[in-house]
Amino acid sequence: MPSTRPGRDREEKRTELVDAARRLFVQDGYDATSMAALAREARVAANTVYWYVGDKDDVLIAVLDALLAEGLADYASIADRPLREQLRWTVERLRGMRRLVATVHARIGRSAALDAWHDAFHASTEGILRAALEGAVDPGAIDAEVRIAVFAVEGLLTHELAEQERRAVCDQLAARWVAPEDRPGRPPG
Amino acid sequence: MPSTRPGRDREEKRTELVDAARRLFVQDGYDATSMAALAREARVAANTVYWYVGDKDDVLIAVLDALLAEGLADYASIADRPLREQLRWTVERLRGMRRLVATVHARIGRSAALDAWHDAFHASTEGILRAALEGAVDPGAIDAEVRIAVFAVEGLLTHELAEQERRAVCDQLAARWVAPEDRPGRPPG
DNA sequence: ACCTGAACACCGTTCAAGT
DNA sequence: ACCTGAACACCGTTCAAGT
Repeated sequence: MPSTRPGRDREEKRTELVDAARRLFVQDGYDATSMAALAREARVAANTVYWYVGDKDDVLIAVLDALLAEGLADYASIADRPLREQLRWTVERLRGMRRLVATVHARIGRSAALDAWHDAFHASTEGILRAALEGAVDPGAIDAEVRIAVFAVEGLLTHELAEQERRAVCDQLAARWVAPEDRPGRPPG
Repeated sequence: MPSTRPGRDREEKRTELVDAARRLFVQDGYDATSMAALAREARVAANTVYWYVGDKDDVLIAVLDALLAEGLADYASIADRPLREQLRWTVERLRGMRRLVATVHARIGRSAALDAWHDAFHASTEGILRAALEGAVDPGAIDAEVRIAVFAVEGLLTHELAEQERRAVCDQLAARWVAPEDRPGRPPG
């Protein structure tokens, strides 16, 4: 007897589609991945994707959800490390999906569903960062400080910098997050 | 007798095309502007654009060049104002072309010509900012500081924030650019 | 319910043909 | 040299038709 509750197979098939899309989106980018290529990767007819997921923006959102869930789960393992290291880790961790960062921003205003995802993403990640920064920066400046950090991370993803330069940006950002009395003194000379 | 030197008319026509493209790109965005729509705006056949400009990425680059030249010219008029005001001015000034910022980042790696433009843009604008920051920040941190500022400006353009929030980010950024002895004391309480 | 072949309305670009 | 109509190879999406 089938132990699968109704909808189980459908869910599985949908996951396969999204996994295929994730592979191609991360590898080749959203624009460079046609629905035909996605269907080929998943071994279905081109229009079958629409039966399981919806249009191309819905596929993108499903992929982003999967990447975000995985990223947040991974983040838990380093959430107790110093802020400077957390920042470095986040940038390197997100580098694999840097094309998608630019894609999301380019598609804002063209897909209401993606707009909503983007808003929720920022609310979620900025909430985490804000909590982490509490006590480390002036309370009145915390919102602006959070935004600067998020924008810097996004910038590090959408621009090709050397690893050393990425680290320098992270360190410079984090330099103002320690309490003044803990700051290293200026090097003499 | 024609006082136009050879190539003059061609240049004019090309400028008309680029002006039409600029109008549509700024208004509707790059992706939403088809070559057919651009040709219609300029009152030529769809394929005539290729005779004067090149492919769609070349049109984009021509538009970006025009916008950048105008922006730099406008900047000269406020270049002597305090850094905090320069930053605010830059963000508000660039807001009109915010869709194009995301477009450039999304198309990086897909057009070699656009890659080159993007590199030159950053070299130019970061050079200006670096010169302005000289003496206002620790010399060893100036590169990272410049990048943080540029990324923050780009972030303010690709995200919908209220004007008050945009100002808060600019002010928070600029807060570390004044020499420590000039910084306002913490508000009492 | 699930999947598809065929079609639709586009898209950027090319090219032979005109002037 | 300049401009075009027509075509090309795509694209995302829809839909009637199958099982």
